[in-house]
Amino acid sequence: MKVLVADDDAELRELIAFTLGQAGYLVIKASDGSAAVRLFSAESPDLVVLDINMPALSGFQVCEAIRTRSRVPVMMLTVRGEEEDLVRALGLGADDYLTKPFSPRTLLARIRALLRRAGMENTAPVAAGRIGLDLNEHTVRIGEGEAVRLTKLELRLLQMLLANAGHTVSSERLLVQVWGHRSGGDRQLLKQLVHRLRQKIEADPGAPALLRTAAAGYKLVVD
Amino acid sequence: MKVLVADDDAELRELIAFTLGQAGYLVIKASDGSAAVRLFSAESPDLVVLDINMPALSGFQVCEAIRTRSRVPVMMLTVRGEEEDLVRALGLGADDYLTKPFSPRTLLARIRALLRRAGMENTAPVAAGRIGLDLNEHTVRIGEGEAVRLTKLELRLLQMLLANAGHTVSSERLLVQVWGHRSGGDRQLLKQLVHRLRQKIEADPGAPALLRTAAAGYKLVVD
DNA sequence: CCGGTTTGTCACCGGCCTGTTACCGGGGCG
DNA sequence: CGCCCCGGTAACAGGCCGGTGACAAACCGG
Repeated sequence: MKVLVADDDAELRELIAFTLGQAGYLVIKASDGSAAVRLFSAESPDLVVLDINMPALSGFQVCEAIRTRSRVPVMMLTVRGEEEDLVRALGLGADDYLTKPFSPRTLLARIRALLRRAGMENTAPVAAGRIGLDLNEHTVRIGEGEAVRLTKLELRLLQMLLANAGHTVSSERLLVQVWGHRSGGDRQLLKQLVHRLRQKIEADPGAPALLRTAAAGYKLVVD
Repeated sequence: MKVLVADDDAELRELIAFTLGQAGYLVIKASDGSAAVRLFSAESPDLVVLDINMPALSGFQVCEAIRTRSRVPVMMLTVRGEEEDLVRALGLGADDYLTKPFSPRTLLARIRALLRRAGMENTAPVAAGRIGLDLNEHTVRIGEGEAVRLTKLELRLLQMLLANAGHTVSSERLLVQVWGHRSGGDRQLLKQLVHRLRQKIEADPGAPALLRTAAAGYKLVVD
């Protein structure tokens, strides 16, 4: 589940990004309006959070641009007491708004409500630390890097490790959860799959930093 | 959003279909009661418009049949002054009615109200990026190019992809939404349909730019 | 009922996934 | 020291899946 966050206030932007990342969303950040429009095209996020006051293009203009080609949920951020802004934003097709200041908890609740309303709530967000999984697209993104395509099995494996991020998962369990295998003996499969996955996600596959070998299994290291 | 329209009067049926198509609904037409029941099973529409006087099975009978297995909104069409019909229709579980003659505007307003009441009011977009769908003419226009004629299935496929523009739609979902198929196995159909659609909408069908193959499905690229 | 269009089915190809075998190297242990 | 177990790596083969063309069946409008 991808969310585009556009705000020129770095502090607020990072706070929002942190909150959403924590909740498992994949966050794309933009610090001005034109970047927001560009990233919207490039990333096709599932939801957009727009500050109204931004350089290059205002939140209004960005919203307008987005609405010419997509019905993706848009949440606007306004400052208290600017009633006209609200009216204008909703008139342009924004779906919800928040007046600053707001609590992260409120933001999260509103965003979940929007996604639910848009019928996108099916795909649970899966992410931890610098690793973001997109189950729909079968891709991972490590930090700010490019999204990498994964095969079905690689995705399953990573999903299992991610669900237990930071903790060792035994080979036994991985075999069962990825292949549905009953008995052991198929350790080779797991070896191969881990190897192939490392080739894709590790900066140096020879010295794994993320997908570490642990006693009787593997673990995903997140910071 | 699928609507099943059942009326033996071809003229009225087409008028309704045109009106709804214009408004962005996907219309399924039936010219008699038994066809209506069959199509209801096959298509699982989100709303049904039923004329009372029809050959094979009357609107009453169709409504009754539908109500044995679904709570989908049903709108009945009656002739003025047949009070008993109204009572009987509503007793059978119809949600609303219109007396002929009625204006297209009225029909649309009532249908929207019904869908809203049922909590289904997501209207599928008919355009995104450079792609514009005309549901009435069964055509697409790519950018500034010529409008291309599409068949019923091609149109539905494109509509589904367009409703999720920029996101991968799994083969499973496409099969269900385009054919109403229950289970897999019919991947071949989808392959063919995609192939045929690409021949029509892609500049170079050998190297698809719009209708891309993605992991476990397809996606429409709009930028 | 007829002719053209649309849709479903079959066969084949080529590329990528996946499972399999083989080999290497290190650490524990007798 | 030699053996063995274990994980990592490479190479390869079979199979699955998507793309494509051809053809048959079903459908549709007149």
